[in-house]
Amino acid sequence: MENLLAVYKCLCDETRLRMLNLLQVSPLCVCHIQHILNVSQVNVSRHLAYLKKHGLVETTRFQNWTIYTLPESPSPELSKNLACLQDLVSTEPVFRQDRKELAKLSNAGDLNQILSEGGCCIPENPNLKESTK
Amino acid sequence: MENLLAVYKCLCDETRLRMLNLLQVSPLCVCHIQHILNVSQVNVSRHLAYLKKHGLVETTRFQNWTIYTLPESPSPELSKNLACLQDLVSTEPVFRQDRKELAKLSNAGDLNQILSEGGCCIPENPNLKESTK
DNA sequence: TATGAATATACGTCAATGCGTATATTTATT
DNA sequence: AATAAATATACGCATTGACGTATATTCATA
Repeated sequence: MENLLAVYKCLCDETRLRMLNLLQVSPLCVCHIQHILNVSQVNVSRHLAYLKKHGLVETTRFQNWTIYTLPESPSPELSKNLACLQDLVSTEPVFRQDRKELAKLSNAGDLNQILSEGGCCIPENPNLKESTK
Repeated sequence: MENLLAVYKCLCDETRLRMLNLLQVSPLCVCHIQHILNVSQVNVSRHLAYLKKHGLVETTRFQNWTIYTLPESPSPELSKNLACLQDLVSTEPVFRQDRKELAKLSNAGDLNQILSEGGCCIPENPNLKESTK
């Protein structure tokens, strides 16, 4: 029950929902999410920490970046609710819009590949300008 | 989005989850729920009011009793999450136990029928003693 | 109309949460 | 070692929510 409640507590904030919606598409670093959601760095970081604290996301470090992913082995409570959330993507314009924004970034090259090359794909990020030139 | 968030906010409290679990089986009056959940009358009433305020339950009056039901036309956000919750019943001992308790009450006669006869089926309730004798 | 049963609301308190501002931490590069 | 980028944490404040106690409301019946 505690785990189920923790999942719902994570899901009852718009920023966190939008984050999970994006992470269902791809692993992402903080700056990706910050760019797409257009939310302050502190808030992105704090909400991701909240999700991590309750087991809804996992992290790996890669150079300067912290890569957030959905858990490899999610609990039944989580996986069913993620599936439910996935079902609702089409009914929420915000979710669809965020995924479109993410797709734009992806169009500049596969995210994981970009990351593995040491550059973040956020346009405003100096790393991109360098790595793509 | 607001509606979806409201649903999740309703779902992130154990008492409310247990209430919805019961209402998925049958419409119930406050005293049924109070008896099964073993929670104070104020809390039951307050949580039901919270659920109603956010559109997760509806009420009808019958004599002295307020009958709570799931909405006749739930939103997609709600119906999908209720289905998700239904999927999780088997994984949560509390939910199963509560349904067992509800079944015990039902064994004394169909709830709706009892209600239509003007008696509440809660054993401690004087109305039952009168109506079953 | 007075009483009791069933339910709802008001008030006060405490904990949890969201967010802005500032600062700390970690890693890579010069 | 110093600096900058990427991310995380600390602090203060306002809001929300959970709950206990007390009280109000609604309805049926004596």
